[in-house]
Amino acid sequence: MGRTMDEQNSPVRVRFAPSPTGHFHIGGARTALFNWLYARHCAGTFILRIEDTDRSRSSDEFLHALLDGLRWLGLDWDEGPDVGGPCGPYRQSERGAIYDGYRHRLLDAGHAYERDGAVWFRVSSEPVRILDAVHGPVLRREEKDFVIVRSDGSPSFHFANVVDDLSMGISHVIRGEDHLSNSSKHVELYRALGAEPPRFAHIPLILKTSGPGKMSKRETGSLVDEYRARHFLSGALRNYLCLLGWSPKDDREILPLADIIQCFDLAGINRSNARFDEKKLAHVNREYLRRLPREEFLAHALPVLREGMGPERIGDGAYAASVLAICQEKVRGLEELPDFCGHFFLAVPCWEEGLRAKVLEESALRLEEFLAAVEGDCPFTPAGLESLVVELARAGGHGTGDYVHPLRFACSGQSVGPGLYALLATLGRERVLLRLRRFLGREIQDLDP
RNA sequence: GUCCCGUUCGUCUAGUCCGGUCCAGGACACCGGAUUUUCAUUCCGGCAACAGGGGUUCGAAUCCCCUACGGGACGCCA
Repeated sequence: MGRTMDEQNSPVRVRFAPSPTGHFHIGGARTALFNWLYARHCAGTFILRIEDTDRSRSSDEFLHALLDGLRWLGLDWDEGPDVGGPCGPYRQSERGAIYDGYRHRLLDAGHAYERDGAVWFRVSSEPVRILDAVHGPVLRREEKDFVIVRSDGSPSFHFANVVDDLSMGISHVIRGEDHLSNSSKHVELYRALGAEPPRFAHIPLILKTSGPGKMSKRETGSLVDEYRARHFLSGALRNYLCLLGWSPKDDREILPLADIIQCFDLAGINRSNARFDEKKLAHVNREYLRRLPREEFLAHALPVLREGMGPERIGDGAYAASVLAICQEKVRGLEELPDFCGHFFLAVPCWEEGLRAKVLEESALRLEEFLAAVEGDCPFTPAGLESLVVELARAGGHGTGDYVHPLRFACSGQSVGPGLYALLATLGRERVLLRLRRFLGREIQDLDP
């Protein structure tokens, strides 16, 4: 794929540099993803650096959640706080000596001065040129000096960020567009340190689904963990996130990670902000679910069902496996599984009384017919049940739908679900007999559902 | 307020760099129809966009300018 000279000549080193001051959110995940994709595309290095200079707001709990979220999304890092690497330490809170050194360099060279106990950087007031792979060259003039070391001795974001990028040999800074305006500060810092700034790539922001502004960390739907808790497939979320601000430029949307890595590049990133659309995410997730090999689907679905219904109801899994098998192509998401097929695991479904009365009034005779046939020696297979229904309908001068709908409701308590014949066959003759009899008021029982 | 970035269907986008093949393509959502075997499946169809105005040109979604709107940055937060 079209690599630039730049990419061929110098090793690509990119980093994701989050602050562990809150939960891992979608915007951060997308930034991490784009960095990771670019590193993998170029066979470069993906570095994880923790920007925890604000000790009071940073916490280990957030840090672990962050690492966990990255792993869940399949974004592995080559250098970082836990795995180490040649440019460590990878937590800013442990890099104090490095910042001290750079601070002295700036002070000695007259690029910085002390005031009110803090160290300030002297800006040049000349417009600086920011080389951005997404936006092209951007000219911006920095007007005010800014703090690089606070009066308590800790480095400011701009300073620590630049020092680290420089000392870690970062070749490309891929980050949210909210940093574009900051980049002039960073370029000036690089120059004052006698270094060439890296290539920048400011990626568009993710806006809220509706209303003004970017997606904030606090609103619902903005945290990676929410989707994880709702049993979205991580591959689906990752794929969807790729589509926010980037596309493969053909009409593909659902595509294997390997293909995305192959065609991902910075020049293909969009310039305008994108709104997060949970409906589209749900669609991508469903496509992933449908394409899962049966065994993998079961591995994901069974725990969700157990969690929703209680493990004791689900049993050893053989019956559950047969139930889930007929749900895979129809269920919209794993989180809906308990509602979608939970009734399979109850003695009898819960019938909504109003609907039950209506169905009884309209279709009791046909249900009785069907029940009588099943009490006979009807073969209890999808095909056998289907021909039974078709025959009954033809004999009675009805449409098959006149049997299908009441049967579905009587046997499942729902008006939607897997195909009726597969549903009946999976329930099995005994359960179907019991459900039909109970529905028709034939047996008064005190079954414990 | 100052500066920076952006603007194609409701949403995500293709097309823009190298103007004609675009009365603008795909997807989600929505609406409708079909499968005379059924729903939240499948298939088919429909709705719907180049922000506005100038310019350059034989020709502009594509190039230039202005306006409007949206977003972001202006912290001893990151």
